[in-house]
Amino acid sequence: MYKAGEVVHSSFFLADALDVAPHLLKMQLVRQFNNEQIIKLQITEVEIYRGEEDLGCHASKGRTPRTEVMYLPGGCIYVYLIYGMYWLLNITTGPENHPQAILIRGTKEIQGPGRIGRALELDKSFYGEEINSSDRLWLEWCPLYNSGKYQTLPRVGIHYAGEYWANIPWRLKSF
DNA sequence: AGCGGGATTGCA
DNA sequence: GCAATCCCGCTT
Repeated sequence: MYKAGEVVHSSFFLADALDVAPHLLKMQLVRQFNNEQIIKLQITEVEIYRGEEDLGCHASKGRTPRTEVMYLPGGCIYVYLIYGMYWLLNITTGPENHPQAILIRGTKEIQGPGRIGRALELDKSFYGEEINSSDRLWLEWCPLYNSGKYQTLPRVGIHYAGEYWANIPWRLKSF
């Protein structure tokens, strides 16, 4: 399997979001800036957005310029601007034409998806970039960081999606 | 509990 | 074209 610090292979993200998400809780998000400075964030909280039937998922609107990347084979960076201010970071998963993404909601160092995007200095140019071949944002396996245990909770901020999809426990939080 | 802020979408 | 909405964070 993987060793600590090892970069995650692209085929890893072709699996279903429900299977991939728990493993993201054992990974570090690594950002290398233009000035060669590197920061590493330990992922602690993620949310699953899965399929057109998921009314909380942007892909519930179907294939649009914004959701296009979720229809490609998994392993791409999906960023979008929310409330005119925050770039939220998602990693796409699943095979082609199965639109899914996993939102990075929290890290040990920085909590909140908006703050994470700000710390990583994300912008539109990251849209569609492959997480396994990027030279400025990637994931590293970090299996020894936590116990692998996590709690499941409803996702945040999707009250509009109806009771079922708003309550489905697709937020994973490590402890 | 209210607002900033701008892209995205749907409807005309 | 326009108006409504939005996977948030910060301030009151």
